[in-house]
Amino acid sequence: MRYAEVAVNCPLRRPRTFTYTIPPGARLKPGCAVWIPFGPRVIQGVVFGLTDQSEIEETRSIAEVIDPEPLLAPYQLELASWISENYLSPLFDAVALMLPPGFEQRVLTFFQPAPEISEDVLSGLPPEQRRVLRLLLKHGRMELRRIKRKVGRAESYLVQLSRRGLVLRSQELERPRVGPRLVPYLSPALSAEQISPEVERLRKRRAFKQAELLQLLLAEGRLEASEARRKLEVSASAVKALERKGLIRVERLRVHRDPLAHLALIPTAPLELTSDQERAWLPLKEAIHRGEGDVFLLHGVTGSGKTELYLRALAETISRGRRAIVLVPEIALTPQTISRFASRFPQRVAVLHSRLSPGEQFDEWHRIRSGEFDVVIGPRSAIFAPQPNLGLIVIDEEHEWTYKQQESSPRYHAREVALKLAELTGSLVILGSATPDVESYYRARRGRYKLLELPRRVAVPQLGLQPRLPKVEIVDMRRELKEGNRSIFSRSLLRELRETLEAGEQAILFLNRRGTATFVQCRDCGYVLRCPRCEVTLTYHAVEGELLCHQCNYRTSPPSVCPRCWSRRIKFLGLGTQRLEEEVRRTFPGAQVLRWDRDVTRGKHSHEQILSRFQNHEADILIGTQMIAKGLDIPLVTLVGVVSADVGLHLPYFRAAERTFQLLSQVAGRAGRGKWGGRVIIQTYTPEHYAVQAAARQSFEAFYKQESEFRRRYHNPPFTRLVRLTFSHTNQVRCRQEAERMARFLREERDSHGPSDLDVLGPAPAYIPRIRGHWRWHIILRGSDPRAFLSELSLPPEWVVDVDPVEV
DNA sequence: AGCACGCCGACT
DNA sequence: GTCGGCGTGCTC
Repeated sequence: MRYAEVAVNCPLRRPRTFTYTIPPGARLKPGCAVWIPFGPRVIQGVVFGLTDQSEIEETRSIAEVIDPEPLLAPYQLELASWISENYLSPLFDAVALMLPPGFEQRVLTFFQPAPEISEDVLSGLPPEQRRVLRLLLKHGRMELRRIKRKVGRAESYLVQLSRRGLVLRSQELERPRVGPRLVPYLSPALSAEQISPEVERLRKRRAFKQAELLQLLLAEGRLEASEARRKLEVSASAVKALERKGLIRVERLRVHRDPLAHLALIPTAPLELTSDQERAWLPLKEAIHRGEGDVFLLHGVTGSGKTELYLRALAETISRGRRAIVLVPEIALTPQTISRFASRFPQRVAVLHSRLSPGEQFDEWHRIRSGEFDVVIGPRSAIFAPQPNLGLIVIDEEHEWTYKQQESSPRYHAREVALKLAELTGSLVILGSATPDVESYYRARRGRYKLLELPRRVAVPQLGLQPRLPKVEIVDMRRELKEGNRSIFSRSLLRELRETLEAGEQAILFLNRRGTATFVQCRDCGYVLRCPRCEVTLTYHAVEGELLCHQCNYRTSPPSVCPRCWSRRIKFLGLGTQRLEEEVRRTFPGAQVLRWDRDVTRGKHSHEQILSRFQNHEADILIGTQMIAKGLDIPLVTLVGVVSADVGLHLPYFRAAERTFQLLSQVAGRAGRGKWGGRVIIQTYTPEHYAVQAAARQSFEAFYKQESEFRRRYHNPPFTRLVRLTFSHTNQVRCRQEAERMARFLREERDSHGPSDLDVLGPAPAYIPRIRGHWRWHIILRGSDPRAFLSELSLPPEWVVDVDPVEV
């Protein structure tokens, strides 16, 4: 083979490779990492394929093969291509997801002032160039990015300065951020018979420390240098002396940084299955034995024992010689969860976690690749763990939106990637949830997934009780208001809170704070203003004094009377956790209150700290946002109050009802996990809303029926697919103009040769129209395959493309 | 990311 | 006319 097709580490518009000549004698396979010349510099690339023919007349040669052993397996290359095409991202971005942590290295550019620059030369320069040069004279050699941080547009000035010969440029490779950790170990260099007399000889020469150390090593064989020195309190010079005399050997051995080291694991045995679990287990077991890539949707209410089925499936997969990946939401990656898996398969579980140190990530990656672990557990990105001989992928809480990467390219969904990965490796997939994604459930209904149901909670034998689902009460806040209660607590919630505190039990108050943005609601009939075209909630913008649709940019002025009941009590709503905390403290001065939201959980372990404080009953009431809805298991909690179900319900967004249903179901599931049973109170101005009703009855079926009907009627997923295009700019007017120009362009393209079923919605300001000084506008493409339409076009690089967005 | 190319306004 | 600003496009 003469040519290599290489994906290059450069932000390119289209997913594509470049053709390079293979240097004579180089050993190269697909999946190898290489250094390649690209334009004026040398960058990293990954070989995708080898060919004998080049479509390009003049090809350049690969500069260096980083490792003749492939870094990526063929199935990983295929997965990267798929991600790049499906999410319209550069090919290398997709490849980068699978590379070992810290592998990427960039070339850094440095500038330094030329020697002997006089004041005359400086004063003859344009002011900007003079500023840059003075900066360099002050600091000496500087990295380009650092210069750019101090002086905007520094690049062009530097080019001019370098043309005048006033600055010199040089390039250097970025230092690798991580590598294997090597630790010195000591061992005797000679046999025991040879060493024993040496110990005596050292004593005679009054080298007592050396003698002691030598004797210890003779007894222990090999010891970590730092441990030996700590034990005997010997200095480094004693070690050096022994090494010099040829009596001991110092080796630098590779050690693994183990993130599970601090967990005390007690091996556990499989639990006995309930009849429901048994029914779900049979088809799973059969599928694992068949070894084909089936996909199962495991729909089970909270506490129905889904995890036990995951553990069984893992054991069965391992017994057939294959390995597994388990995805859990980032927030659920607690010692509690990890122990659950790690203690069933002691020493066979690896954890990947963004909070691991780069070194730990590096070690885990390499150990995983060499097949040391049967199970890899981690958040979204763990789907890219280089697990050899993969046979099973479990995605717990599959409806969680954190499985979608939003911030950076590629904006992939781990569930969709998992399905593709399973297809490529012939793996089984289990998607588990108490409240499946509407899209997943739709697929299960259509037969694409096999549906397994666990409709009942599992008994907890230690408590000797059959657990019940909590009793849920919906409180109509309109009636509270009519009957003169203007507080944010209904009379029911107040009474229940008081009783809970008196009984020495704990309560959780839940408020989805994202609703500080204001929707408009009638306090008498609960009516919320919505866009007549999109059915999306209208948002009030104080600056313009207008109501606005964040999907299609429909605008209208706020009405003074309710369009449904003619009431004048139209209110702009918004209430945060901070305000709630104040209210609780005022109403219950004797109670200990803890707040748990993003503002108070900045630190590394603050999640666990707050949680353990609450678990230890250091507080009576926990106030929190959606964070508290997940994975919290506190037996003493007997009351859960949802302060306002409306906040999430009326986000300007077609998934608002789904999210609210999921959150309310999860929150309700928090109550009554102990033997005292539980109560849930949901306060709302729209008690008749199907999401609230279905959540109160813990009926996913009821919710799905209504929701899928709405989705069909308003042409939303899963009946269509969406692509979101976002543009941001510091100048509000230019941002809007560019968005309008793009929308015009897209409509023209659609009309001339695009599919007729494609809707171009917007442009409209994004829900949060301004972030860090940048205004944001977006356009939504909706149709059967908007991605295909867009892949034919070339957009300016400032436009951010999000295929199948989960949030708008 | 960098660099070339090409198109417009302030100068010799 | 030319120098130099930056918007656009390409890099095997």
